[in-house]
Amino acid sequence: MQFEGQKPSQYTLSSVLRMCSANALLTRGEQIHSYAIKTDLDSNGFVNTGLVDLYAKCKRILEAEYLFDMASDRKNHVLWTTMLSGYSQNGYELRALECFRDMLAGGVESNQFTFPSVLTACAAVSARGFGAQVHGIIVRTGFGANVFVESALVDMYAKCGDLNNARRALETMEVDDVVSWNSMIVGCVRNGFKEEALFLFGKMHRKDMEIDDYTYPSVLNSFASMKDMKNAKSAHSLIIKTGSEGYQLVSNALVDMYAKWGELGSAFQVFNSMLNRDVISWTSLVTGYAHNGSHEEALKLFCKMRVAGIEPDQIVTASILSACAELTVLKFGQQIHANFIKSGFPSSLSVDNSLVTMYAKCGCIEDANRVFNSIRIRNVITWTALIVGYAQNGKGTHSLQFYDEMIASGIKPDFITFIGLLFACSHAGLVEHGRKYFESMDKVYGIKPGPDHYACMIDLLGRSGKMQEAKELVNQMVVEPDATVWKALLSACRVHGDLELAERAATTLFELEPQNAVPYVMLSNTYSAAGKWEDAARIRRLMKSKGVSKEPGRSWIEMNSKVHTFMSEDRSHPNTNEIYSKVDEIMILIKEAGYVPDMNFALHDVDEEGKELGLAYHSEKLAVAFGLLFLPQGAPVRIFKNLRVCGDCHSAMKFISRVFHRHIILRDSNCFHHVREGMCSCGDYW
DNA sequence: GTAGGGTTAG
Repeated sequence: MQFEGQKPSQYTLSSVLRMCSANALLTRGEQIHSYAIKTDLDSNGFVNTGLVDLYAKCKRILEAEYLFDMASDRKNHVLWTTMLSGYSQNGYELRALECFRDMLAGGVESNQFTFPSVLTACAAVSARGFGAQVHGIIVRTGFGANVFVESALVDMYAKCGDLNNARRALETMEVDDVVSWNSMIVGCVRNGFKEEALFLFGKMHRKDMEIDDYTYPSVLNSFASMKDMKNAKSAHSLIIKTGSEGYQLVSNALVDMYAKWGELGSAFQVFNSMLNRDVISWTSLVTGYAHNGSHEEALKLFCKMRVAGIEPDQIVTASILSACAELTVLKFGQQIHANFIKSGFPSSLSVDNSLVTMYAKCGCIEDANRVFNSIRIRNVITWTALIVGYAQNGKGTHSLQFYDEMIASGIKPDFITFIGLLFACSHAGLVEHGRKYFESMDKVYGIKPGPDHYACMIDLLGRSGKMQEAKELVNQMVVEPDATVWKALLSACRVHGDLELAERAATTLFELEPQNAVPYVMLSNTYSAAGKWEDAARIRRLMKSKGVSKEPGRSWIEMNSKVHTFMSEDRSHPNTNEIYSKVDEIMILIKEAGYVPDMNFALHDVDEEGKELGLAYHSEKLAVAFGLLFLPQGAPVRIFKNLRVCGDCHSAMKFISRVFHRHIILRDSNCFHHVREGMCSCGDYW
């Protein structure tokens, strides 16, 4: 920086610094700083304040703090305010509050610039009490009529969830200030009062107030969850009319809204029309797919995002990991994990929580545990992810231990924690524990059990043969039993052969989910197991006449990033001959070890030999043969199945694990089966 | 010389 010939004054320096601050020109500012030191102007109040502001605006809070601490004039309220704002704007909200406290203690006066900054800090950390005290000081010192101060008050109260005081602050304002109204709208949205948010938006419109580019994102956010299509579309046309579509945040919110509605076409239309697409624009689409159950599409889009050169942030990483968990694509999940570490983004609890879930859902419970242990500050979601993960992997007793640890660490369980916990009890057969936890839900934590909790309890009771109690529980339900509950009951009947109740549960399910083949198949299998072939056949015919078709059973196995899929008696794989020979070899060996084919799971319209062969070529058996043939010696065989594993295959897997000394991990539609040395983690109930 | 509001996940 050159000041040709003439020595600049303190005023010149501070105005140049101002320019640097406004544009975050750090290098330029640093040059001015050294120049100020050389000319002894750095201790001047104006220059010093300018430098503190410069470093704060360039996110160099340590430098700003150093200069602030070194300042000789400890009563300069502009300097204090600059420091306070610096803290507040850089995410050091608590330091900002301390700074304000120090100002008060040191007798430094506040002005109309100080209050908005300290209130913003209060809003960010939901410090309502502190904010209310500041409010009191504002009233006493007579700064209450400044529009910046007023809007900051509205925002503070709104963000702290005190909507009454926010409304009061807004109503006492003399002018209709768009910033204050926007704050009020955001406050309503964040506190779940979406209708009020939209009402306020309508009122702004009717009052012919200025509606700016800050207004739309929150309003669109409300529309996203309210699905008020008519008004949303008119807001969209208003956006187009006012040219606000060009603003990144507005367009992002539009993409998000359409994506949340499942209208991916409209979402893409807005997305494609955008000049710049940032990580949020992509995230909205990715989560749009994920919300609508298209996890594979979400993954594809995520890849496209990477190709487009967008670095994933914590939020999109967390959501793509959830998609990986849903799809149980371990390799992909691991890549995301690795790339995220490489990206240098600081980790976030959301990412870590998603990692715990992803690893657990992919059957890698040790990895889930490793991530869990690396998390220093855990929340209820972290613990719940681990509890559910262990339960899904057949380690229910561990889940219970983790629950105790969670309680001991002072974290309260929520609705979902109890689903995981009861699921754990049911899969570990811990009836007494289950009853105790179920009771404690409402009694201790005031959480009313929902259908999912009842379903777990019915599962638990049914599993341990307490059918009577299970039936009573259904009758006691305060909430209407849903399909999950009836499915739990039906599957208990299948194990215990309660034909009458099975028929009732299935019939209810036929009505609730007319296109679902599962209850038909389960009821038919229940009859078969009881030797009632005629009834079994009747149900199959009924299913056929209703046009309901069973999703064909498929098993797949991943090897070298390629997925090998098998159907029952499938001969399409290039290595078919080898695979079928291997199956035959397996059958001979496990029969020697005591395996007996369970004909209940065979087709009924073939002879005995045909039945046995049909069983032998079930998709999961083809997959395991493929795994034994082509996976490295000793490597665990990971098999996935779209439906529940059949009883015969389950039994065969146990024998195979013992005869071949292999860890077989079979993920079916219900849970993981870790099969080792003849034992399965599910305890033969699934 | 210093000040207020917005979109993405779980």
